[in-house]
Amino acid sequence: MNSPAVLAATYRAHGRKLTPQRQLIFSLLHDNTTHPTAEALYATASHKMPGISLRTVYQTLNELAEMGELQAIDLGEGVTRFDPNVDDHHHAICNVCGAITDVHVERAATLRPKGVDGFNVDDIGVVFRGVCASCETPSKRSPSPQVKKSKSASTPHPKH
Amino acid sequence: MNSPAVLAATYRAHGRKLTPQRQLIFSLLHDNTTHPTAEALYATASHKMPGISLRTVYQTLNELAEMGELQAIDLGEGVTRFDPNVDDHHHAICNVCGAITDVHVERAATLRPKGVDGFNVDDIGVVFRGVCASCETPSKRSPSPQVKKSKSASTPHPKH
DNA sequence: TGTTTGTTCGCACAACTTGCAAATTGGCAA
DNA sequence: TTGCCAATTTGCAAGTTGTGCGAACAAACA
Repeated sequence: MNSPAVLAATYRAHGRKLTPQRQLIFSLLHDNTTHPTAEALYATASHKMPGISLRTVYQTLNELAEMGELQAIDLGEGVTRFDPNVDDHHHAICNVCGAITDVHVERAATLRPKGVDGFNVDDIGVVFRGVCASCETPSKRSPSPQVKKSKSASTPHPKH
Repeated sequence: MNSPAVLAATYRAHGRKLTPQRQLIFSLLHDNTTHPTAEALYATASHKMPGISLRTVYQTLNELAEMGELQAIDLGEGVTRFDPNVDDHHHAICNVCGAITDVHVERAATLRPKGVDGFNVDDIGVVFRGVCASCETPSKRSPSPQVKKSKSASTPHPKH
């Protein structure tokens, strides 16, 4: 995602106004690699700007996603997460602590679907599920529980 | 997924009862390659068995998924889809008609995430988004609209 | 046929997100 | 600096998907 300053210019270029709420959200997303949910950003934002509305957070995030400055990702947890990293990358998700990490995958772009004729591929997404290094070593395990009880997230290992 | 007859035996083996509702759902899933949602199955089931409850459809689908006879998949539309195909496979999704197709991906199992040390991979999922053959040829385009207005499904091209 | 235990069903409810309308404010022209 | 107007922000209601719960019901088996 671009820096807050660049986003400000981009917003103006799009005829959008630069409000303090938006600027705050820009700063919270900058260099953020936690793949936050709207609620998580709202919690942090509220701390710095009491009174800001969850509605505004959702709205701004959706705007950024529309403008291609942010990527909305859905990993099947029942919540949408936002990733400021819009470069070509994929994700690794820890089934224990729930941490989501941006990863690079060699030759991912060369993968092709077999079993469908004439399918024109626009985008390829790869998701790795497993156990991260921290959780592999119990003593270092992240204290924060995870994989909340939301809808479809009840199954740590969705696939067979 | 196993045949209705095998599922019946499996159910008994698990101490579960074989009800007409379950048998109907087994038959609706057998050889079903449409990746239906619970609502879609409920609609079809209601047609053949008026009065069946959506609650029962959800319950049976979850049971089957728990037993590994079915795979619950979430493609970021805001709804859970069910895939009777539990073999190792991936998915191709048409951004135009929304059709989801099971596909095979060579060497998918050999992919590894780079940028995260010590991550122990349990499962790898690959999703192709693009335009299917039918939609590539306008005249043959599927008449059914698609990509319903649910939550995050509003963006046909989620990634940049 | 009776009993037991698992099922079904409907409704309330939870989680996440969006629609709406009123009040507010940023950006720009004068 | 002032004023105006359209864009924004807010709070709340409502929509969507899926689950918890308890009462009524029925499959399985002696």
